[in-house]
Amino acid sequence: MNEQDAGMRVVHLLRAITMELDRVGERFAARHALHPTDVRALICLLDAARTGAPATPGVLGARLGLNSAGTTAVIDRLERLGHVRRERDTRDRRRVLLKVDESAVALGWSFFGPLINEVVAVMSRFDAADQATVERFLGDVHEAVTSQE
Amino acid sequence: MNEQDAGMRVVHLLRAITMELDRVGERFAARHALHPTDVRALICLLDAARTGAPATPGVLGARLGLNSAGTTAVIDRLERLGHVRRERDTRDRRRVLLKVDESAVALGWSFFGPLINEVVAVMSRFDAADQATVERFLGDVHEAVTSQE
DNA sequence: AGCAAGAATCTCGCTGGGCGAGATAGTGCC
DNA sequence: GGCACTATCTCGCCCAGCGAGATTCTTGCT
Repeated sequence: MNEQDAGMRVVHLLRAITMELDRVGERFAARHALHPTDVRALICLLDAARTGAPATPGVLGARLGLNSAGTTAVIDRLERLGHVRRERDTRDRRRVLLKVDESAVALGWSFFGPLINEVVAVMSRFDAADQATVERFLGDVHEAVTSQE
Repeated sequence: MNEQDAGMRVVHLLRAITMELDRVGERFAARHALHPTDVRALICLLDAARTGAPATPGVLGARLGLNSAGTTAVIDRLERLGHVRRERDTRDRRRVLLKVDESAVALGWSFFGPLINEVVAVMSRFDAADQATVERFLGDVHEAVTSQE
Protein backbone atom coordinates (compact mmCIF):
# COMPACT_ATOMS: atom_id res chain seq x y z
CA MET A 1 0.00 0.00 0.00
CA ASN A 2 2.33 2.73 -1.22
CA GLU A 3 1.36 6.37 -1.50
CA GLN A 4 0.66 6.10 -5.21
CA ASP A 5 -2.06 3.55 -4.50
CA ALA A 6 -3.50 5.63 -1.68
CA GLY A 7 -3.61 8.62 -4.04
CA MET A 8 -5.42 6.54 -6.63
CA ARG A 9 -7.99 5.28 -4.18
CA VAL A 10 -8.58 8.77 -2.82
CA VAL A 11 -8.97 10.19 -6.32
CA HIS A 12 -11.53 7.53 -7.11
CA LEU A 13 -13.38 8.27 -3.89
CA LEU A 14 -13.39 11.99 -4.56
CA ARG A 15 -14.64 11.39 -8.08
CA ALA A 16 -17.33 9.03 -6.86
CA ILE A 17 -18.44 11.56 -4.25
CA THR A 18 -18.45 14.29 -6.87
CA MET A 19 -20.64 12.26 -9.20
CA GLU A 20 -22.98 11.40 -6.34
CA LEU A 21 -23.28 15.01 -5.23
CA ASP A 22 -24.01 15.98 -8.81
CA ARG A 23 -26.83 13.49 -8.88
CA VAL A 24 -28.20 14.80 -5.60
CA GLY A 25 -28.17 18.26 -7.14
CA GLU A 26 -29.96 17.01 -10.22
CA ARG A 27 -32.64 15.24 -8.22
CA PHE A 28 -33.09 18.36 -6.13
CA ALA A 29 -33.38 20.45 -9.30
CA ALA A 30 -35.96 18.16 -10.84
CA ARG A 31 -38.01 18.15 -7.64
CA HIS A 32 -38.22 21.96 -7.58
CA ALA A 33 -38.79 22.61 -11.28
CA LEU A 34 -35.26 23.95 -11.62
CA HIS A 35 -32.48 23.14 -14.05
CA PRO A 36 -29.10 21.96 -12.78
CA THR A 37 -27.63 25.27 -13.88
CA ASP A 38 -30.22 27.13 -11.82
CA VAL A 39 -29.21 25.20 -8.72
CA ARG A 40 -25.57 26.03 -9.31
CA ALA A 41 -26.52 29.66 -9.79
CA LEU A 42 -28.50 29.71 -6.55
CA ILE A 43 -25.58 28.21 -4.68
CA CYS A 44 -23.28 30.89 -6.07
CA LEU A 45 -25.72 33.63 -5.12
CA LEU A 46 -26.20 32.25 -1.61
CA ASP A 47 -22.43 32.03 -1.24
CA ALA A 48 -22.09 35.64 -2.28
CA ALA A 49 -24.86 36.71 0.07
CA ARG A 50 -23.20 34.81 2.92
CA THR A 51 -19.80 36.38 2.39
CA GLY A 52 -21.24 39.79 1.61
CA ALA A 53 -19.70 39.87 -1.86
CA PRO A 54 -21.68 41.82 -4.45
CA ALA A 55 -23.49 39.53 -6.88
CA THR A 56 -23.88 40.75 -10.45
CA PRO A 57 -24.82 38.97 -13.67
CA GLY A 58 -21.26 39.31 -14.89
CA VAL A 59 -19.72 37.61 -11.85
CA LEU A 60 -22.38 34.93 -11.86
CA GLY A 61 -21.93 34.17 -15.53
CA ALA A 62 -18.17 33.87 -15.09
CA ARG A 63 -18.63 31.49 -12.16
CA LEU A 64 -21.04 29.32 -14.10
CA GLY A 65 -19.04 29.42 -17.30
CA LEU A 66 -21.94 30.92 -19.24
CA ASN A 67 -21.85 33.74 -21.72
CA SER A 68 -23.90 36.87 -21.19
CA ALA A 69 -26.95 35.62 -23.04
CA GLY A 70 -27.09 32.43 -21.05
CA THR A 71 -26.55 34.32 -17.82
CA THR A 72 -29.47 36.61 -18.58
CA ALA A 73 -31.63 33.56 -19.22
CA VAL A 74 -30.69 31.94 -15.88
CA ILE A 75 -31.47 35.12 -13.96
CA ASP A 76 -34.75 35.51 -15.87
CA ARG A 77 -35.77 32.02 -14.77
CA LEU A 78 -34.81 32.58 -11.14
CA GLU A 79 -36.52 35.96 -11.14
CA ARG A 80 -39.69 34.49 -12.64
CA LEU A 81 -39.73 31.93 -9.81
CA GLY A 82 -39.29 34.72 -7.27
CA HIS A 83 -35.95 33.50 -5.93
CA VAL A 84 -33.97 36.52 -7.08
CA ARG A 85 -34.66 40.12 -7.98
CA ARG A 86 -32.63 42.61 -9.98
CA GLU A 87 -31.69 45.99 -8.54
CA ARG A 88 -29.74 48.65 -10.37
CA ASP A 89 -26.57 49.60 -8.56
CA THR A 90 -26.91 53.27 -7.62
CA ARG A 91 -23.13 53.73 -7.65
CA ASP A 92 -22.52 52.36 -11.11
CA ARG A 93 -25.78 52.34 -12.97
CA ARG A 94 -24.53 49.96 -15.64
CA ARG A 95 -24.50 47.27 -13.01
CA VAL A 96 -27.33 45.08 -11.77
CA LEU A 97 -27.16 43.69 -8.25
CA LEU A 98 -28.80 40.33 -7.66
CA LYS A 99 -30.68 39.99 -4.37
CA VAL A 100 -31.72 36.54 -3.21
CA ASP A 101 -35.17 36.16 -1.73
CA GLU A 102 -36.06 34.37 1.50
CA SER A 103 -37.54 31.54 -0.57
CA ALA A 104 -34.13 30.96 -2.13
CA VAL A 105 -32.46 30.78 1.27
CA ALA A 106 -35.07 28.27 2.42
CA LEU A 107 -34.49 26.29 -0.76
CA GLY A 108 -30.78 26.30 -0.12
CA TRP A 109 -31.27 24.92 3.36
CA SER A 110 -33.60 22.20 2.17
CA PHE A 111 -30.83 21.20 -0.20
CA PHE A 112 -27.87 21.36 2.15
CA GLY A 113 -29.61 20.41 5.36
CA PRO A 114 -29.68 16.66 4.75
CA LEU A 115 -26.14 16.73 3.36
CA ILE A 116 -24.85 18.58 6.39
CA ASN A 117 -26.55 16.10 8.69
CA GLU A 118 -24.95 13.21 6.87
CA VAL A 119 -21.48 14.69 7.04
CA VAL A 120 -21.87 15.77 10.67
CA ALA A 121 -22.88 12.20 11.49
CA VAL A 122 -19.77 10.86 9.75
CA MET A 123 -17.55 13.45 11.41
CA SER A 124 -18.89 12.67 14.85
CA ARG A 125 -17.36 9.23 14.58
CA PHE A 126 -13.88 10.80 14.36
CA ASP A 127 -11.97 12.34 17.24
CA ALA A 128 -10.96 15.99 17.17
CA ALA A 129 -7.45 15.35 15.84
CA ASP A 130 -8.76 13.26 12.96
CA GLN A 131 -11.42 15.84 12.16
CA ALA A 132 -8.68 18.44 11.89
CA THR A 133 -6.71 16.11 9.61
CA VAL A 134 -9.71 15.66 7.33
CA GLU A 135 -10.31 19.38 7.19
CA ARG A 136 -6.69 20.10 6.39
CA PHE A 137 -6.67 17.47 3.67
CA LEU A 138 -9.82 18.80 2.01
CA GLY A 139 -8.49 22.34 2.20
CA ASP A 140 -5.26 21.27 0.50
CA VAL A 141 -7.13 19.36 -2.21
CA HIS A 142 -9.39 22.31 -2.81
CA GLU A 143 -6.42 24.57 -3.21
CA ALA A 144 -4.67 22.13 -5.54
CA VAL A 145 -7.71 21.62 -7.72
CA THR A 146 -8.54 25.30 -7.83
CA SER A 147 -5.06 26.29 -8.95
CA GLN A 148 -5.11 23.70 -11.72
CA GLU A 149 -5.33 25.54 -15.01
CA MET B 1 -15.25 24.87 17.18
CA ASN B 2 -17.98 22.31 17.81
CA GLU B 3 -18.71 19.40 15.54
CA GLN B 4 -21.61 21.16 13.85
CA ASP B 5 -19.22 23.87 12.64
CA ALA B 6 -16.68 21.30 11.52
CA GLY B 7 -19.43 19.51 9.60
CA MET B 8 -20.45 22.76 7.95
CA ARG B 9 -16.94 23.63 6.93
CA VAL B 10 -16.35 20.15 5.56
CA VAL B 11 -19.61 20.23 3.60
CA HIS B 12 -18.59 23.55 2.10
CA LEU B 13 -15.18 22.18 1.22
CA LEU B 14 -16.67 19.09 -0.40
CA ARG B 15 -19.10 21.23 -2.35
CA ALA B 16 -16.33 23.58 -3.45
CA ILE B 17 -14.20 20.64 -4.55
CA THR B 18 -17.16 19.16 -6.39
CA MET B 19 -17.79 22.41 -8.27
CA GLU B 20 -14.11 22.71 -9.09
CA LEU B 21 -13.89 19.15 -10.38
CA ASP B 22 -16.97 19.80 -12.49
CA ARG B 23 -15.24 22.77 -14.03
CA VAL B 24 -12.13 20.73 -14.72
CA GLY B 25 -14.35 18.21 -16.47
CA GLU B 26 -16.00 20.92 -18.50
CA ARG B 27 -12.71 22.43 -19.57
CA PHE B 28 -11.47 18.97 -20.51
CA ALA B 29 -14.65 18.35 -22.49
CA ALA B 30 -14.38 21.63 -24.37
CA ARG B 31 -10.73 20.95 -25.20
CA HIS B 32 -11.55 17.59 -26.77
CA ALA B 33 -14.74 18.53 -28.63
CA LEU B 34 -16.84 16.60 -26.14
CA HIS B 35 -19.89 17.54 -24.14
CA PRO B 36 -19.84 17.26 -20.35
CA THR B 37 -22.26 14.37 -20.63
CA ASP B 38 -19.88 12.58 -22.99
CA VAL B 39 -17.10 12.85 -20.44
CA ARG B 40 -19.33 11.44 -17.73
CA ALA B 41 -20.31 8.63 -20.08
CA LEU B 42 -16.68 7.85 -20.87
CA ILE B 43 -15.85 7.71 -17.17
CA CYS B 44 -18.73 5.30 -16.61
CA LEU B 45 -17.60 3.11 -19.49
CA LEU B 46 -13.98 3.10 -18.33
CA ASP B 47 -15.15 2.22 -14.83
CA ALA B 48 -17.16 -0.67 -16.21
CA ALA B 49 -14.23 -1.83 -18.32
CA ARG B 50 -11.93 -1.66 -15.31
CA THR B 51 -14.23 -3.71 -13.09
CA GLY B 52 -15.21 -6.08 -15.89
CA ALA B 53 -18.89 -5.19 -15.59
CA PRO B 54 -20.86 -5.43 -18.83
CA ALA B 55 -21.63 -2.00 -20.29
CA THR B 56 -24.90 -1.63 -22.16
CA PRO B 57 -26.85 1.43 -23.29
CA GLY B 58 -29.48 0.71 -20.66
CA VAL B 59 -27.03 0.67 -17.76
CA LEU B 60 -25.20 3.72 -19.09
CA GLY B 61 -28.42 5.70 -19.51
CA ALA B 62 -29.52 4.86 -15.98
CA ARG B 63 -26.15 5.96 -14.61
CA LEU B 64 -26.27 9.24 -16.48
CA GLY B 65 -29.92 9.88 -15.74
CA LEU B 66 -30.80 10.01 -19.42
CA ASN B 67 -33.74 8.43 -21.19
CA SER B 68 -33.22 5.96 -23.99
CA ALA B 69 -33.24 8.55 -26.75
CA GLY B 70 -30.62 10.66 -25.05
CA THR B 71 -28.53 7.59 -24.31
CA THR B 72 -28.57 6.58 -27.96
CA ALA B 73 -27.43 10.08 -28.89
CA VAL B 74 -24.48 9.98 -26.45
CA ILE B 75 -23.33 6.62 -27.75
CA ASP B 76 -23.71 7.83 -31.34
CA ARG B 77 -21.42 10.77 -30.58
CA LEU B 78 -18.80 8.62 -28.86
CA GLU B 79 -18.98 6.05 -31.63
CA ARG B 80 -18.58 8.73 -34.31
CA LEU B 81 -15.42 9.91 -32.51
CA GLY B 82 -14.12 6.35 -32.42
CA HIS B 83 -14.02 6.06 -28.63
CA VAL B 84 -16.65 3.34 -28.40
CA ARG B 85 -18.12 0.67 -30.61
CA ARG B 86 -21.35 -1.28 -30.39
CA GLU B 87 -21.41 -5.07 -30.41
CA ARG B 88 -24.50 -7.23 -30.25
CA ASP B 89 -24.50 -9.55 -27.26
CA THR B 90 -24.54 -13.11 -28.61
CA ARG B 91 -26.25 -14.40 -25.44
CA ASP B 92 -29.15 -11.98 -25.42
CA ARG B 93 -29.43 -10.51 -28.86
CA ARG B 94 -31.65 -7.65 -27.70
CA ARG B 95 -28.61 -6.26 -25.91
CA VAL B 96 -25.78 -4.12 -27.21
CA LEU B 97 -22.40 -4.26 -25.48
CA LEU B 98 -20.30 -1.12 -25.48
CA LYS B 99 -16.57 -1.60 -26.00
CA VAL B 100 -14.22 1.28 -25.25
CA ASP B 101 -11.38 1.92 -27.67
CA GLU B 102 -7.73 2.50 -26.79
CA SER B 103 -8.18 6.17 -27.63
CA ALA B 104 -10.80 6.45 -24.91
CA VAL B 105 -8.47 4.90 -22.34
CA ALA B 106 -5.75 7.34 -23.33
CA LEU B 107 -8.23 10.18 -23.06
CA GLY B 108 -9.21 9.02 -19.60
CA TRP B 109 -5.62 9.05 -18.45
CA SER B 110 -4.98 12.49 -19.83
CA PHE B 111 -7.94 13.60 -17.77
CA PHE B 112 -7.17 11.84 -14.51
CA GLY B 113 -3.39 11.92 -14.69
CA PRO B 114 -2.95 15.52 -13.53
CA LEU B 115 -5.65 15.10 -10.90
CA ILE B 116 -4.01 12.00 -9.51
CA ASN B 117 -0.67 13.78 -9.37
CA GLU B 118 -2.20 16.65 -7.44
CA VAL B 119 -3.85 14.40 -4.90
CA VAL B 120 -0.79 12.18 -4.54
CA ALA B 121 1.24 15.31 -3.84
CA VAL B 122 -1.22 16.41 -1.17
CA MET B 123 -1.34 12.93 0.36
CA SER B 124 2.45 12.70 0.50
CA ARG B 125 2.45 15.53 3.03
CA PHE B 126 0.43 13.35 5.44
CA ASP B 127 1.80 10.46 7.46
CA ALA B 128 0.44 6.95 7.01
CA ALA B 129 -2.01 7.17 9.91
CA ASP B 130 -3.51 10.42 8.63
CA GLN B 131 -3.75 9.03 5.11
CA ALA B 132 -5.74 6.13 6.49
CA THR B 133 -7.98 8.57 8.36
CA VAL B 134 -8.64 10.53 5.19
CA GLU B 135 -9.41 7.39 3.25
CA ARG B 136 -11.79 6.15 5.91
CA PHE B 137 -13.56 9.50 6.05
CA LEU B 138 -14.04 9.69 2.30
CA GLY B 139 -15.28 6.12 2.23
CA ASP B 140 -17.84 6.91 4.92
CA VAL B 141 -18.98 10.08 3.16
CA HIS B 142 -19.30 8.21 -0.11
CA GLU B 143 -21.45 5.60 1.55
CA ALA B 144 -23.61 8.22 3.27
CA VAL B 145 -24.13 10.26 0.11
CA THR B 146 -24.81 7.21 -2.02
CA SER B 147 -27.48 5.90 0.32
CA GLN B 148 -29.24 9.25 0.41
CA GLU B 149 -32.51 8.94 -1.46
C1' DA C 1 -45.01 -25.52 -30.44
C1' DG C 2 -47.22 -20.98 -30.62
C1' DC C 3 -48.45 -16.73 -28.84
C1' DA C 4 -48.81 -12.97 -25.58
C1' DA C 5 -46.21 -10.14 -22.47
C1' DG C 6 -42.18 -7.92 -21.60
C1' DA C 7 -37.34 -6.17 -22.23
C1' DA C 8 -33.50 -3.60 -24.74
C1' DT C 9 -32.61 -0.46 -28.11
C1' DC C 10 -33.50 2.78 -31.68
C1' DT C 11 -36.28 6.53 -34.58
C1' DC C 12 -38.96 10.75 -34.97
C1' DG C 13 -40.43 15.29 -33.83
C1' DC C 14 -40.18 18.83 -30.57
C1' DT C 15 -38.79 21.87 -26.53
C1' DG C 16 -35.73 24.93 -24.63
C1' DG C 17 -30.87 25.88 -22.61
C1' DG C 18 -26.94 27.99 -24.18
C1' DC C 19 -24.04 30.36 -27.89
C1' DG C 20 -22.43 34.12 -31.16
C1' DA C 21 -23.23 38.55 -32.72
C1' DG C 22 -24.74 42.80 -32.09
C1' DA C 23 -27.59 46.50 -29.65
C1' DT C 24 -28.13 49.60 -25.63
C1' DA C 25 -26.96 52.19 -21.64
C1' DG C 26 -23.62 53.96 -18.44
C1' DT C 27 -18.70 55.30 -16.88
C1' DG C 28 -14.37 57.69 -17.04
C1' DC C 29 -10.41 59.65 -19.17
C1' DC C 30 -8.51 63.23 -22.26
C1' DG D 1 -17.96 66.86 -25.57
C1' DG D 2 -16.14 62.83 -27.72
C1' DC D 3 -14.02 58.22 -27.44
C1' DA D 4 -12.80 53.88 -25.56
C1' DC D 5 -14.43 50.71 -22.39
C1' DT D 6 -17.64 47.99 -19.38
C1' DA D 7 -22.07 45.76 -18.00
C1' DT D 8 -26.14 44.00 -19.44
C1' DC D 9 -29.64 42.67 -22.57
C1' DT D 10 -31.95 41.15 -27.33
C1' DC D 11 -32.21 38.28 -31.40
C1' DG D 12 -31.74 34.17 -34.01
C1' DC D 13 -29.87 29.78 -34.26
C1' DC D 14 -28.08 24.97 -32.86
C1' DC D 15 -28.26 20.80 -30.71
C1' DA D 16 -28.72 17.94 -26.22
C1' DG D 17 -32.30 15.66 -24.17
C1' DC D 18 -37.36 14.38 -23.72
C1' DG D 19 -41.84 11.85 -24.77
C1' DA D 20 -43.97 8.70 -27.65
C1' DG D 21 -43.87 5.01 -30.32
C1' DA D 22 -41.57 1.45 -33.56
C1' DT D 23 -38.52 -2.61 -33.86
C1' DT D 24 -36.25 -6.71 -32.51
C1' DC D 25 -35.46 -10.30 -29.50
C1' DT D 26 -36.50 -13.18 -25.15
C1' DT D 27 -39.35 -15.70 -22.01
C1' DG D 28 -43.20 -17.50 -19.63
C1' DC D 29 -47.80 -19.52 -20.21
C1' DT D 30 -50.99 -22.79 -21.99
